Formats: sequence, structure tokens, C-alpha cells
Amino acid sequence: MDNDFCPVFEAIQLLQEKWTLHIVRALLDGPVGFNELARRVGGVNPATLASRLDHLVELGLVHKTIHSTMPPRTAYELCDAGVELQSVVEAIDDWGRRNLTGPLSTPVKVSA
Amino acid sequence: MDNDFCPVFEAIQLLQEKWTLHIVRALLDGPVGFNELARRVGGVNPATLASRLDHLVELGLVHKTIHSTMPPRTAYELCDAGVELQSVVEAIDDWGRRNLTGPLSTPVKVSA
DNA sequence: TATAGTGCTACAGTATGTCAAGTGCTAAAT
DNA sequence: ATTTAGCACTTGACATACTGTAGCACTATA
Repeated sequence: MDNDFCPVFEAIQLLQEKWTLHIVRALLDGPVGFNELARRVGGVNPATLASRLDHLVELGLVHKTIHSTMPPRTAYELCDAGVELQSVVEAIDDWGRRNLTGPLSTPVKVSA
Repeated sequence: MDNDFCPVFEAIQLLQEKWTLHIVRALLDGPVGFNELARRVGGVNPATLASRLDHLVELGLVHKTIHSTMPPRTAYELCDAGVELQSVVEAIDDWGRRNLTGPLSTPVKVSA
């Protein structure tokens, strides 16, 4: 019932949180502010984005710099551990290009 | 508002569905039946597992063989496109070993 | 002085995942 | 011969997670 801290399991747990991978991918293009990050990612709503960023900051994958409180100006950027996720994103990228030819069908509902 | 079919985006969408990556990882160890797969993965509930498997089969990443209906005996195994996800799992594995030293803290709630 | 933009938070609603139980049947154990 | 135990799931009630839209306090530009 426990994997007794298995790093792979934990890593998957983290990366499967909705939008996390998208956010990391967007951050690979360099530091950004909140709203522009949302735009880069495309489709996240601010509440979720804020939540994911909090988590990523907490884990030390992302660094948040508040340049000024008012007018608000913040920058999010990947730390080393975050940048290392590039290899993961690239692997997904490769796989996607090779194996996805069209839009995915809608996932089957759990109770239907 | 649209990524106009960007394979990376789609791939991330797929892989971030809860348990999908865990399931793929478990299947990399070879064909299994439903219940044993659940045990290998550890923590999925049958409804979710069934749903994910349907989706993976539908996308052609997993092949389902029904050896007998009654007594029920089924085998799930990765097809080629599924096996190719090994590189993704490995990248995550590497990253996890290098960057995760202890259990993750609980994700921050969206509305709190 | 309006307008648009910044980084968020709040709330209600919906989608998504979970828990426990159960089904119909058989192979192995008692 | 009769309990177990196991297979592959499904069902329905519930909890949690995510979404959409609005809004705040404020400034820089037009």
C-alpha cells in the first residue's frame, strides 16, 4: 500500500497534476509574469495556475520574484531542478510527434 | 485559443490524466490482467483504471486480449506506440531520482 | 480622464476521481 | 460436496478538483 518513497512514483504523481507539464513547458521559454504565462499555456484558469505555481515553488522547481507589489509585477522562472525537466518534455514531444497524428478522442467517462 | 493540433500539447493532455503514466509504467513490465495491474500500480480504483484502459486501448497504446469471458481472463499489454513511452517514463525516472529526495508535500488546494 | 493591463482571489457550478459493495462465474482448498 | 478465493469489472453515492466569470487595487499609456 506504500511504495516506501519511490522517486519515480512521486515524480509521476507530481507531473500528472493537471497543467503542471504545460506550465513547465511554457517556462522553458524563459521567465514570465502570471498573465502572460497563462496565455502561453493556453486554457488554464487563474485559480489552477496559481495553485500549481505555489506547488512548484514550494518544491523548488520554480522561482518567483516579486519585482513590485503595486503595480504588480512578478516573474516566474524555472530553477535548476525545473530546467532538468526539459528532458522529460522533450521525450514527450518526440513521442507525440511520432505517435499522435490527429486530435485525441475525448476520454471515456468514469461512470457512464 | 487553439494550438491547431500541437502534438506536444496533446501528448501532455493525455499523459496528465490521473494514473495514466503509472499504468503505462506498470505495463512496461509485461502483460497483466486487470486486478494484478491494479496491484502493480497501487492505489488506483477499478472505475478509474477501467476508464484509463478504455482510453489507452482506443488510442492504440494498449492491446486488450480477452482469453475467456467466463471465467474472466483478460490481458492488457502495450502496443508499439505504448512501448515507446518507455523513454518518457525513463526521463521521469531519472529526474525523480536526481531531484526528489523525500515525499512530496500535499498539493495546495485551488480555492483555499 | 477613460482604457487596458498587472497579479491574483472569491464564488458557484461542473467535471473528475474515489469508496465500498456487488455480480456472475470458476478453480482450488477443505 | 461445499466453502473459500479470485477474476474482471460495474454501479451509485460521495468528495475532491478544476473551470468560468467576476472583481480588486492599482498604474501606465492614450
